[in-house]
Amino acid sequence: MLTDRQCKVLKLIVEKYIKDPVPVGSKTISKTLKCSSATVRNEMSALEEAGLLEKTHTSSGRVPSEDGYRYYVDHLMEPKKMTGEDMLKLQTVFHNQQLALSDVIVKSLQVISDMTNYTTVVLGSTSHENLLKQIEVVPIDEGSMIVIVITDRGHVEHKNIRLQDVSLEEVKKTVNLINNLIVGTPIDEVSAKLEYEVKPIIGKYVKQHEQLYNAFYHVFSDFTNQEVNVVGKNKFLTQPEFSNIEKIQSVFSKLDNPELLHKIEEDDDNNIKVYIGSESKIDDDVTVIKTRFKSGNQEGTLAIIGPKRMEYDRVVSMLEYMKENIER
Amino acid sequence: MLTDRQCKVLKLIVEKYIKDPVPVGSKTISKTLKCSSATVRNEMSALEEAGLLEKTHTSSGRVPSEDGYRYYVDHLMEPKKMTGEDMLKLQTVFHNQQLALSDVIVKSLQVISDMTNYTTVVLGSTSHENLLKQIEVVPIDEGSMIVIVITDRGHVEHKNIRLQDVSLEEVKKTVNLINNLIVGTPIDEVSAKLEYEVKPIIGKYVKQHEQLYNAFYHVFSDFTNQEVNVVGKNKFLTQPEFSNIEKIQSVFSKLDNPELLHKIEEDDDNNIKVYIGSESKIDDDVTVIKTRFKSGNQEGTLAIIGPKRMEYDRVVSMLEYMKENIER
DNA sequence: TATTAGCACTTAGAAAAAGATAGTGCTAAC
DNA sequence: GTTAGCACTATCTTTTTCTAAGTGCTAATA
Repeated sequence: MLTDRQCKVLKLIVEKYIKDPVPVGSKTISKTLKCSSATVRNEMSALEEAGLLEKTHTSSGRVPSEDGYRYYVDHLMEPKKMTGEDMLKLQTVFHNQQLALSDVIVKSLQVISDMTNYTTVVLGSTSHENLLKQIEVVPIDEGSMIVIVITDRGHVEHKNIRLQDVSLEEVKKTVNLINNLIVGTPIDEVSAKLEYEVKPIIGKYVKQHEQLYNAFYHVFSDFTNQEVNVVGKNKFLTQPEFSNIEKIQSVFSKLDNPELLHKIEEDDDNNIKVYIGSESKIDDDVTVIKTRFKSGNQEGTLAIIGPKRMEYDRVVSMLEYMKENIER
Repeated sequence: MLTDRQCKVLKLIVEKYIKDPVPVGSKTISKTLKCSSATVRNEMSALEEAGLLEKTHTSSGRVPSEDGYRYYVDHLMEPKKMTGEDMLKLQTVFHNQQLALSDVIVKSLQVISDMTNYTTVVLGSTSHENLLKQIEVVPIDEGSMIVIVITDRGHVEHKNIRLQDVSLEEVKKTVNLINNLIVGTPIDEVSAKLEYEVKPIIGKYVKQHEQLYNAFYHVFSDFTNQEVNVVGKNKFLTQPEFSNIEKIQSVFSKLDNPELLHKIEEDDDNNIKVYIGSESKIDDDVTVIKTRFKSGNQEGTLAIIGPKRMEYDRVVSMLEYMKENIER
């Protein structure tokens, strides 16, 4: 258990380091705290002993360790009220009556990314949670048409398909069949259902059923598993701890990987959660702060991704604010 | 006018430098050419005089200047036959009968980006060239619906809109009106036509016409001006001349700007064109190689973007190959 | 007259040396 | 328990030294 003063020292070091990423020395802290640098040094080495601080070399100042950030977030951080300016910028987005929820979310995350210089992410619902609502087919020219798939949650995807010597009528038959038989099925189960329920029927009634079946099968099996929207990826380029190319390469490849981002959602917690460094699964220098949201039939996850040295208090209150606003 | 030997020297220097980005010295060249390093030095200083070579410092080897690359591309470069391996990889994409043309293009550009380590771009036709073919509306829940816009070239876009207290019937009336009155209009003129041709009519026959008009107006005015698809942006991170963060930041911000990329298309040339360094409008260290393609009602531009020190011969033949394959 | 050998000279870059700075840990006094 | 004082340490910056790769010029050569 930490003493009162140790908490203060840790808090000061974390906050100082977040402002300016250079190791913090005892002298700096002693100025704020009413005691000498020697005392602070003693406390610091106790905190290091406890694994909450680290040195970059024997005679350097201290830097928060992963556990140090953890302790800060769990016990020391005070929620920071949003500034009027920040609030105002978000309000104008939220109060735009024209915009649908999904657009509001993306727009406001853009605003947040610009305000904070961190990357933001929205994860929509998975193809398991989306039920097929309707499909539409629009012929474009000889032998090519567009299939549009709409889910009950308003997710829309379309795919251009090529069919040879298949009459529009045959296509319409198939579309009707699908719209009658498998509407309401979770998207990720549609392919299977197509095979077992639709294939036998179109096999009987529809010419060129082989081609048609294959085309629709691909439409559904290519359907995105999870809507992912990453906003402000380039913000990482402005963060000093990501100033080398290999690091950026590694982080970008992770951010481009929807499956990996999807893992952020894995825990089913509805509150705001903070994943620091290695906990983030993205990079040891990265922190992910996320929350789930639910509004009507829309649900998903919001996340803000930045350096481990993130303005935790500010980001947490922004996410809280976002969540509240979305949920009503 | 360059002598025969000067051409050889320039060609060797450019090709050497493309392989390995270090200034080329006279000794290296003299090994290939049947003459002494002193002779090569004389030729080199003539080429420098002509503005085709540059030195990084007084006693360094030579590096091609922008004009040097230009001369190489225009006069010295020999078309390089694609390797069997490269060709095979692209063939498998092109011979996939299932895929629609637009998918084939994106897939093959992905392949090219991976083979070459350069970034690739497809620019589709502009909203001016796309004619409205059809709109569809799908209600999602109370007060929110999805509008799907389809153009004659098979471009599809959708937008979630919010309407308060508007019955589905009124919406359908409007949709029918639009589908009857302004189908066939270039997308970028639809907004105007909505105002002059549809607004007066729905004003009379449709309740809540104000809201409906606004919603549809936004759907069309938000329609993307130009389909842009950038593949393999991260490849820039692997190029040695882009190893510093500011450079990457600048290039990425350009690649994220559809209007700027659109400028690649500005000249109306159907052949393969090479824009070197400052000509590229993106960055002085960047080269853009592009060509237009046309196939049925689909047309657009393909581009490969990489460092100025690009494998010109290889890229040009790949683009030629792509263009040919797309056009039949 | 074009080519080449030879040599003095230049510069970047690597390696080594010297200082300067900001911090620590420990001891002994308060 | 706190603090002043001091020896010690590592990094960073600057300076110096050395080396390697290249040039340009001159004079000899074919």
